[in-house]
Amino acid sequence: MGKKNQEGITIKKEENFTEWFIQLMQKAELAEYSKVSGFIIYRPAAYTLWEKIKEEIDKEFKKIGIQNCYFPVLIPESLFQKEKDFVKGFSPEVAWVTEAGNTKLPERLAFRPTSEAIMYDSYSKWIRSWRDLPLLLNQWNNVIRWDTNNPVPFFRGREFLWNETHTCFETEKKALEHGKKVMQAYSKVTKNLMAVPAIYGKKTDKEKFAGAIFSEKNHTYLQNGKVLENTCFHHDGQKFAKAYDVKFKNKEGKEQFVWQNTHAISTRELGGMLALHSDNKGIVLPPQIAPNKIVIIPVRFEQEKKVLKKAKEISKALNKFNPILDKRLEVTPGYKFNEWELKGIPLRIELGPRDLEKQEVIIAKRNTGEKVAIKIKDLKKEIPKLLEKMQTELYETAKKSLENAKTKTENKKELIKLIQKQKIVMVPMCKNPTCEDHLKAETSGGKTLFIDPENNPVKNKKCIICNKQADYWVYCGKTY
RNA sequence: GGGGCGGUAGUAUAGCCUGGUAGUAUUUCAGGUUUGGGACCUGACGACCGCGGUUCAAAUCCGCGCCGUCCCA
Repeated sequence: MGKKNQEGITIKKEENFTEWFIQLMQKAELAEYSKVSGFIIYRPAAYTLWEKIKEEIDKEFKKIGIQNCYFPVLIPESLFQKEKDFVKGFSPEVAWVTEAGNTKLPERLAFRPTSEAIMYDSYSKWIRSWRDLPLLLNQWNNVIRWDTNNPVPFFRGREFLWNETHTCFETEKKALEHGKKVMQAYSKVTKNLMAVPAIYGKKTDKEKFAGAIFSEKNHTYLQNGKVLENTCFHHDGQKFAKAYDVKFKNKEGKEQFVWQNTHAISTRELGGMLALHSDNKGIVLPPQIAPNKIVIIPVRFEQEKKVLKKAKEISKALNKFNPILDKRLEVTPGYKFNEWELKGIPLRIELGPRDLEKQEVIIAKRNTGEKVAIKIKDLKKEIPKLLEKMQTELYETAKKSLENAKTKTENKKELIKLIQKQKIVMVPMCKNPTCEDHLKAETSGGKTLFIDPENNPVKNKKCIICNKQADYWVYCGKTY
C-alpha cells in the first residue's frame, strides 16, 4: 500500500454524471482505457468485484442444474449465418478474422458477439432423445460487438464480459418455468449482493433480442436519468432449434425441435452498481460485495505504542470482515480517510489515544458519513448490524430514486418534457415499430424500455405517437 | 455515419495565436521533521499521441491517422 492516488474526484455526480463516472473509474483504479477504442482494461479493484458477482451467480446456477462449459471464441461464417433474424441483428457489429499470419483464410471467422451459433451446432449433435433434456449449459466469457457509437466505459463498449446461458427443453412450458428460475437467481444476487433494485419487464418486439420470440429484462435506473438494461431472459421458442437442427425423439418416438432460452448478466451491471451507489468522494460499495469491509486507522500510534497494539488486536478479532490495517507513517490520518473513501471501504474504524482511554473506537459509515462511538468489547456484535444497515440503506435509496423517476402521461408533448427531465414514463402505444422510430426521433433518443408489467387496461387509449388504438402501456426513457 | 473541441511526465496543467532553452502542482524515489479530515523541508527521476509536410529550426503551422469528449443521425 504505497502513497498513491493523490487526488479525489473533482466533478460532482449531480453536475456531470459521465465525467464524474470516468474520474471515478480512473482515480479509484477500477479501469483504464486501452489503445483500442471501445476496449477497457479492468484493474483488480473492478475485476475482484466481477469475480464475486460471478461466484455468487455461479452458486445459484448450480442449484438449478446449470453447468459451465467453454466454446471457442471464433465462429465460421457459414455457421453464423443460419438464423436470419439473428444474422440481421448482429451482422453490423461483428468483427471478422480474415487472415492468419500471411495467409488469407478460406472462410471468414466471426469473433463471437454471442455464442448461439457455435453452441447450437454442438447441441444438435448432443441431443438425440428426451432423455438428453433438459440441457442446461452456461459459459463465462467475453464477446465483441463493434458498436460505432461513442463508447462509455462499462456501459457501452466493444468488448464485455458476461455469462451466456443457453438451455434446451422438451416443452415450452418447461422452458418458461426454468427461465423464471434463472431470473430469480439473478435477482437474488443483484439485490442481496449488489444492492441494485430493478424493474422487470418485457421488451417490445422492436427492442427484443434478434432471433428471440420475446425478451424480458431487469431495468435499473441511474441518477442521470438513463436506464441500464440489466440481467436478461430471451425465450427463443424453436426458432434457433429449427435453424440449427436441434431435435430429439420424444416419449412417443416422434421427432421434435427443442424449446430454448438464453440468459445473461454482464460487466455493464458491474458498472451500473458502481455508478448507482458511488458519490462525490468516490466508490461506495455495498458491504456484501466489498472484499474488505473495514479499514482500521490508528491515530498517533508512533507516540502511543499502545494504540498500534490495540489496533492489531481489533484487526485480528474482526478477521472475518477482512479488515485493512493502515499502519503507514508517511501519510496523515486525513489522507487515509480520503483515500479509503475513494476506494469505497464500507466501514472505517478510527482508534487513537482518546478512544483508548474510553475503551472505544469511532466507526464511520461510508454511505452516510455518520460516525458513531462503539465500545471495543461490542465490536463483534455491532459491526454486522452496521454492515447490514448500510446494505439496506443503499438498496432503499436506489429504489427510491427509481420509484421517483416513474411517471405516466397520455400526452406527447408532456412525454417529451418528462423524458428531458430524466423520468421513465408510462405511455399508451401501439405495436407498430414505426411508432418507436418516431418516439426516438421526437424525444432525441428516447426508447421503449419495457411493457407495463402490471398490464393496466388500454381500452379506449390512443397510441401516443400515431393516435390509433393502443396495444399496451409501455415505459419509455433513455438508455445506455 | 456527420460536425465541434481536445491530446504536453503516473495524474492535472502552462507554453501554441505570434515557430527558436518545455514551466508549475501532485505522484514516485532518497533523507529528515510530522500524525484526530488530503502536514512540511531538502534533493533526485520523469513528458510534447503517431506518420508525413512546410521551415535553417515544429509542442507550436498544414495534412492524414489514432485516442478522448460533446452535439446531431
